[in-house]
Amino acid sequence: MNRQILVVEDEAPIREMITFVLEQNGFNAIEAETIEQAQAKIKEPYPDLILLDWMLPGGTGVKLAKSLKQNEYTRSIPIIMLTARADEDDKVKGFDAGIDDYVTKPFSPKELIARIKAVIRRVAPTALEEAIEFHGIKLDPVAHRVSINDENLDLGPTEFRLLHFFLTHTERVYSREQLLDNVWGTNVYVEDRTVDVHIRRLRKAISGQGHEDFIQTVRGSGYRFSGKIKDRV
Amino acid sequence: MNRQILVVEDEAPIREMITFVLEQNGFNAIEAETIEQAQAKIKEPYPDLILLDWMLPGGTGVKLAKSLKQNEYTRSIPIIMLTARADEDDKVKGFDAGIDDYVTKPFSPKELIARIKAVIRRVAPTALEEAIEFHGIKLDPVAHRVSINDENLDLGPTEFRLLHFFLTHTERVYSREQLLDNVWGTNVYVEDRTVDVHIRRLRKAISGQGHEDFIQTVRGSGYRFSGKIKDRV
DNA sequence: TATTACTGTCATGAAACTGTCACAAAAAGT
DNA sequence: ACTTTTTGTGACAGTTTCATGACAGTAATA
Repeated sequence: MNRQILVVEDEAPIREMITFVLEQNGFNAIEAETIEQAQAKIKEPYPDLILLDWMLPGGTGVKLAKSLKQNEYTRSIPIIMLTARADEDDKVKGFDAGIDDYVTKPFSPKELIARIKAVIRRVAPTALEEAIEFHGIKLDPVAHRVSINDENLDLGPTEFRLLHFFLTHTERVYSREQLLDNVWGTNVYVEDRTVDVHIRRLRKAISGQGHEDFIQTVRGSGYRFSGKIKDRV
Repeated sequence: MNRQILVVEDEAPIREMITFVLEQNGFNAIEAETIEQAQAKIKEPYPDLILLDWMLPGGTGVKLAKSLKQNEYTRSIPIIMLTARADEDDKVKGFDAGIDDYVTKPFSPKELIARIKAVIRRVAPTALEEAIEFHGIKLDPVAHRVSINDENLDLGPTEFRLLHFFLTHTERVYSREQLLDNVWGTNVYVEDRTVDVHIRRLRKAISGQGHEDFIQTVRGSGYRFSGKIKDRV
């Protein structure tokens, strides 16, 4: 699952260039021209990082940064500010808003990629590198290994990613589409119902002894991964 | 409640193909060949989304997009542009006019549908995500869970929406029609009395031990969700 | 190249959910 | 007390949604 990076930049050539560089380096770029567009595109598949231009029509990037940092769900998304001036004041303003790093235009692709990787490494080791444990289920992203009650089990790639996603997003219903976006990738065209099949495969794999079904079907809405006992009737 | 999609495309074969694909996927297609036709057909039942061809007789699609975005009532209708060229200039012009997304011809049906769904998902905000508590009733829209006095209970989709509506609109009488509008959706043809049945189902579900009947019947007017002891009339 | 693993899609049957009805019960009106 | 209007309820059939097994195409591996 490639990292999603949201590029907020109003000047088309620069935006295109950045997107190109990102995709050459294995990232997944989402483009936004304005603050409004950015806000719209942030939802659903939350990006792993945001590249935010300093000067934007309709308000400075700092504005957007601040509002993101105030939202529980977007607060943890790292932000790298793109600025044309290495102005000291701007930096201060940016850091107030919780900016994670700066890249001053013009910049080399190498520099950009290096900064991005540095920030991701710094910010998201927990999110993507660290082993997760949940009610006896252990998942180690590095070793790519899963166990339930210390009993190893092997999953196919998709089931692994699906479980990983669920383990990091428990107690919340996700529609089939949201799961597709998050587990399969944003612009993959796959049938909704395919999710069902993979849910089934995952269920089968983790349905060892008596323990509850962690994956709960919420009819008409999607699926939920939960440690709580299934709703009583 | 099918989505209405207006297809503005002058070439009949393409238009018909699109319509076909849309209807296969549960959308409701309205066809228009020219900008004038489109403008005429937009009124009344405002479409939920517009598929707009780039090259149209009598002006480019951007023209139409711009005029739509200037009208208070049509401004919020998302637009997906169909373009034969992945031309940079076109894209920029389109975004100026507030285009929500692009699909470059030729496109696969899957891609088209995926884009449409993505845009609709992005535009239609996912209600309030905040959990509600009212006299021991907890409803969590995110987890899609309901509990009374910490005891989980299972509701069907309609009962869930109905309860959600009531919890966000307590102490106030709603007619059956108002409930239909708010819970079922605006242009749904359903008998008034159907509300009664769902009220009954919801009552049954939340009628645990002794606690009052939260849903009160107001004879001749409708229903009220209230935490107060039922008024003697 | 042969074999194996993995994916996405489909067909099918089961289960859940919905909207309506018909009739009972309750309230309001005469 | 009797009639009329409105609401409560149980039943039911049609529809929608979901679980599941099968299958064929593709990618990975030996």
